[in-house]
Amino acid sequence: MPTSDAELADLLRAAANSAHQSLSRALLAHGVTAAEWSLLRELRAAGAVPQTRLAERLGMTRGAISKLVDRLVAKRLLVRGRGGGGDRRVQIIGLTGTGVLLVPELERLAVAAEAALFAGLSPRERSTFDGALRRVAGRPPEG
Amino acid sequence: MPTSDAELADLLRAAANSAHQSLSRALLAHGVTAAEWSLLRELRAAGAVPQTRLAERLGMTRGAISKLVDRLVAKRLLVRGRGGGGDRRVQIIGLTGTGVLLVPELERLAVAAEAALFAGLSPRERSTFDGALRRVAGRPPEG
DNA sequence: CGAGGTTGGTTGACTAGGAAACATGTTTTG
DNA sequence: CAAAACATGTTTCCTAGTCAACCAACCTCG
Repeated sequence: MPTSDAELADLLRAAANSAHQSLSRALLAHGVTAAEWSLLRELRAAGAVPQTRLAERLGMTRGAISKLVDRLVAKRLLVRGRGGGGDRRVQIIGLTGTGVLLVPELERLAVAAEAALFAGLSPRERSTFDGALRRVAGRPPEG
Repeated sequence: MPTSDAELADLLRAAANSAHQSLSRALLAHGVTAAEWSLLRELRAAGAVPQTRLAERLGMTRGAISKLVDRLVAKRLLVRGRGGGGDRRVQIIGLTGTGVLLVPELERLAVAAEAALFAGLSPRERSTFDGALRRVAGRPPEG
């Protein structure tokens, strides 16, 4: 029995940590944190989105997103604006010009960092790994 | 391509989060957090250990361990004591009577919680998953 | 021996995030 | 339509980490 059940949570944390650090290092030169990058990526993939949607997608609370957006606005990568939907509660956020320019560069760095991280895994392992993560994370395989 | 490389770090975080929450809920009734449980388990597995060793094993800084130990001492589950090795810097920490009684109960809860979490995976998947996690975490397969 | 580096642990300043209360706007319903 | 329920986002307080400076004890080797 190489690993007892009781250790897997720790192992998961360690792996997540490792990935996080690797990503952070890669993004450091551009002054963007891993969490900020996650939000930027999600934003680009989804276009204009209310913050509540981002909170769900990123697995954070609305409060955390609010602060994260604050930071990105302070860094001039995001702007808040009125939602086009007429609902005046929603704060649609969008990339600034700088943001639009920066995201692809960050994408490049992030992909490289993570490819390196997962390089030791065969495609088959990768697939199993991915599926297992999704199940544990309680996320639908697609969506 | 179901998942781009760039999303795996987030997925890992989500999975770790999910495991953490599940574990936290299970331990809640005993007033012990997931981090505290990790330390207690490590401690029981290893006997008397200097805190630096624990920090390495748990992937935290010494500072974090110091505070974690503070909390467990405050909860009367741990005591600090002089190391038997004659090195008067090391603070060997040990379980109190209460701690010794509590740990097996926590073990039971933790194992149950994590078994539930990983229930959807076949033994084969589990094995691959475990191996992949170790690699990503940068931990030796046996250690 | 003793000066300088090293290791174990603690502390303080700081940070990111969660929980919950809140303000504001929207929807539902009586 | 008014009131109650609900949703969005912000803010406050709290927790649990990191980082870096620090103290104390140990070790090395001139």
